[in-house]
Amino acid sequence: MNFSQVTLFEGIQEQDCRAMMDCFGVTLRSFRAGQTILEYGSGNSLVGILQQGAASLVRVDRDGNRTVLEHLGPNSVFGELLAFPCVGMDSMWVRCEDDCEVAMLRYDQITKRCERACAHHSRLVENFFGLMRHKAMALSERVEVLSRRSIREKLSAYFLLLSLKNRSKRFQLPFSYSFLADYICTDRSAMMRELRNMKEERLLQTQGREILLYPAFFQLTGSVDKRLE
Amino acid sequence: MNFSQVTLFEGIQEQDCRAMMDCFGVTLRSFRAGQTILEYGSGNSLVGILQQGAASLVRVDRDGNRTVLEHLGPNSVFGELLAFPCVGMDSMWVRCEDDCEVAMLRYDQITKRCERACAHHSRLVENFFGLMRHKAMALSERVEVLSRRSIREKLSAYFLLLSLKNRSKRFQLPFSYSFLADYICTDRSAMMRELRNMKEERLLQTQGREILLYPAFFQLTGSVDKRLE
DNA sequence: TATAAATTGTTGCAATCGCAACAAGTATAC
DNA sequence: GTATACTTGTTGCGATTGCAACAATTTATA
Repeated sequence: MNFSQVTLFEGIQEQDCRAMMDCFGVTLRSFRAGQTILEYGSGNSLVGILQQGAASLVRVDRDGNRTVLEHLGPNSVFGELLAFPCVGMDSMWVRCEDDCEVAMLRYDQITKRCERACAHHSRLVENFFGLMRHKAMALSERVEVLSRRSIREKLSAYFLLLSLKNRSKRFQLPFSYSFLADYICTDRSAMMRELRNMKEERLLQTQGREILLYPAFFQLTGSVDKRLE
Repeated sequence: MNFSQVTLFEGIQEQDCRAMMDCFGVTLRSFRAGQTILEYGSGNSLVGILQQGAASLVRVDRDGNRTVLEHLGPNSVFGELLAFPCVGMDSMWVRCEDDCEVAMLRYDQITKRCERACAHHSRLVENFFGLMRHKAMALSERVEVLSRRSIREKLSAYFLLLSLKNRSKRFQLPFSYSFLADYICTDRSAMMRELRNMKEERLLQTQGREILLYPAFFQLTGSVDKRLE
């Protein structure tokens, strides 16, 4: 949430960016919704930084179960070198949800000694460092949700998180309910059932993908709804 | 697994370390098994790097459920600024499992411009960068396990992972079975039951905390047991 | 606009899981 | 060396969850 929104070229003059992109071997690429940016498991050492759009790291196991391992937004970093190697018969890839703009570079380029001694070299490394902190927090958030023991607790943890990010009891789901089920790693029908129960218990209300949390929700989760509209 | 084992002062001469530690405000602290290194939720901006020993980031929710969010070994980085803020009535802290040696510094010290212009300043930032990559992979590994849908799948994913790290079908659990249950976020008795089932199906064998995976285990998970002793 | 694909919503039923409770064994602390 | 805490192992039972299957609706595509 209170990510100091660092971007890759933060604090670097427009005119220097071009030169630095050459130096680091950064390429900008565009992808359309549905396209695959990277396929993991091939030993690819490319690292991507999402500049625009949304994407997700998806795993499909040998039984065909789809799992959304990470949901990526602007300034998210991804790449095989930053993920646990996929094992067994699973396949993993980063797929665009919307049209995306991605900056890509080879991992080993990041900390290499710069022959041309760009003035802003170390600044870029520091920026990248900030992006890595962003990623650690995003993954930690992921663990926060997945470590909950029941569907209700997972939903609650995720909804609370979205409401904090939005500073509001009312917020929009960033994706479909089917997708949400794969994100919290449960069966969709079981999730829908639990969601219905929560509505019947007056914990929340939904209207399409807009969700409104009632005071009872905050009581139950032991969190505060002060400061939130 | 194939972490290029970067340490904080990697590539920096012994004699320079002292000066740099002053410059960055790094302090070395020792903790005994069972002691708490950091309590999260207080807005503490300290970052720790485990030099020796093992520790874990533990959450206890308002119902008293204990969850092991992260298991930390040498060169693991931790700190409130690298984790999702704990919400609601949960409490979180980093606790030593063994006697530990920890290097601690303030987060904002890491990328600050160095007035004294230490020769190795940028090298240290790069090293820290490597530690952050290590952390991203560790968290990703955590998601890999927790995203599995059943106890059996979680156990399998974790065991496979340990066997890969050990390059062997035979390996030692790094903690107790009670702890393991909190690590894979399930009920201990249910986990023990599933473990028994797996033994009866000749997927594996245990002797205390030593586990041996049978060929049938690798067949079932669709992974290879070549290369492994 | 017609057609296909994806999403939402629902249900019965069986499998899995969590909980409570207990007993035996092992390590640790005083 | 005895008490205490922790760990391992087990069970019955009820609650939760996953699965299969289906229908209705919305969204995307030709």
